[in-house]
Amino acid sequence: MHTLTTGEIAQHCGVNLRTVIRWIEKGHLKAFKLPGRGNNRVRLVDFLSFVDQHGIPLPPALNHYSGRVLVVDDDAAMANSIARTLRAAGFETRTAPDGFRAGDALRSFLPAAMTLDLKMPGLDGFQVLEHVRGDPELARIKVLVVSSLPETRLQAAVAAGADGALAKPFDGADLVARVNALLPDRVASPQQRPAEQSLSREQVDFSGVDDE
Amino acid sequence: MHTLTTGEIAQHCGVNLRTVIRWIEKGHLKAFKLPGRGNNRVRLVDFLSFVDQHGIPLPPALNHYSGRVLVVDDDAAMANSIARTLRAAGFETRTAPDGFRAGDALRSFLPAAMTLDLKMPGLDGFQVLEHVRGDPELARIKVLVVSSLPETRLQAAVAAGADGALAKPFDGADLVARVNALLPDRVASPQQRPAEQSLSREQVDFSGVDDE
DNA sequence: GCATTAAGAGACATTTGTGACATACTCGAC
DNA sequence: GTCGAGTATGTCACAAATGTCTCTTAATGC
Repeated sequence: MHTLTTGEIAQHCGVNLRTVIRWIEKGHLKAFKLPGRGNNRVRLVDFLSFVDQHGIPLPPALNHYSGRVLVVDDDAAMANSIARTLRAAGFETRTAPDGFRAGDALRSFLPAAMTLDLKMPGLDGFQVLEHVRGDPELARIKVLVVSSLPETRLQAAVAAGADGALAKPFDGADLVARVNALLPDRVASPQQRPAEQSLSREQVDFSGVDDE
Repeated sequence: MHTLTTGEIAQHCGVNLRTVIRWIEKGHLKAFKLPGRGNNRVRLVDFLSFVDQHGIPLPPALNHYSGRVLVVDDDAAMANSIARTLRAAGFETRTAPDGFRAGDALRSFLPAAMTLDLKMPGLDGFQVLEHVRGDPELARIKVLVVSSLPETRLQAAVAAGADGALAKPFDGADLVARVNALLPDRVASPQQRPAEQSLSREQVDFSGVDDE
């Protein structure tokens, strides 16, 4: 789903549906109209930039479009390496060196995906998987297990709910490819989009949004 | 995502709406603006932080947030014991057996206080303290360290930001007294307080559950 | 097709932001 | 203690934004 209805936006922003329609009428929120009665549809890009522009907190239900990736690894060097690779590919990242900060970041950073080291001191990756999959608000987060454990454990992780598994050591391009595969609907917001590769891919039309 | 309007906050705090707007303008209260004329909306977390920071008693409508306690302990028996004792004293509890679920619960359960075992596998209580104290959205949460570590470590925890420390093993009444002391503004609603008067009828035998 | 749901529109009520001004409080200086 | 400056808060009026209600109709599901 790349578009939102007015009702969904109303719910996300905690306002009345009537208000959303008025925002669209006044040009605050870019939308297009369907044939028929002219029902409004808002593109995700437009809504995300709208949300960003007005400082409205990102609705948790839309986190999976955000392009945010949480890197969970107790090895700081490894975590930084993964994060750097993903950032270079246009993802917004945060690293969590332990379970506590991983759990915290899942709620505060609202990532669309996370890379998960299965073997961390005091943190069983399988318990994390179970917990994430069991919580409706977290279940949509894509989990890519990144571990040096044997292949059987990786497969077990996938069976336990992981969306993919990558054996360490891995190639940076592989990592990016896997994460990209997990986030096909990703919509990068303007400031998190790296200039080098996205500008050419997507022509942004600012002609109608200069009313400030 | 639960948000509050300026009017609701004005009512809760017993001040004029104009004043709430000025608080927001001056940065005392964090808020975001709707696109129309810039009507303000305040996230629940931010309001809870604000209320705590200024010692404003929590409005009755949000009262249950003031009696929520997160119990962080890897020992399930101990966690359940603490939770049972606190529930009997009228608190609403949730237990987190590891750091991951503790971090998650801090954001999703929105507790007013937490009991923290300093010594958990893979989780350093001092790092938790540092993280909680360093995050404006979590700083309001009172932390009661509950540990069997020597007194010097408990004192170190208090120095590191804990609001109190309780040595294991402890008496149930002590625990309740300490948590109550951390949450002085809590106003227990009748049904959430099986307090002294109805104590005899409820299942009262939490006298021996402090050391399972 | 038909029933149900969701969305747009109009009319109206309510809430909210703003400016101007009055009042109350805090805190030094005297 | 009194005074006064400075600040915070309350009050009022008005315009604008938002919410509520109802009706209608398209969209959706069976």
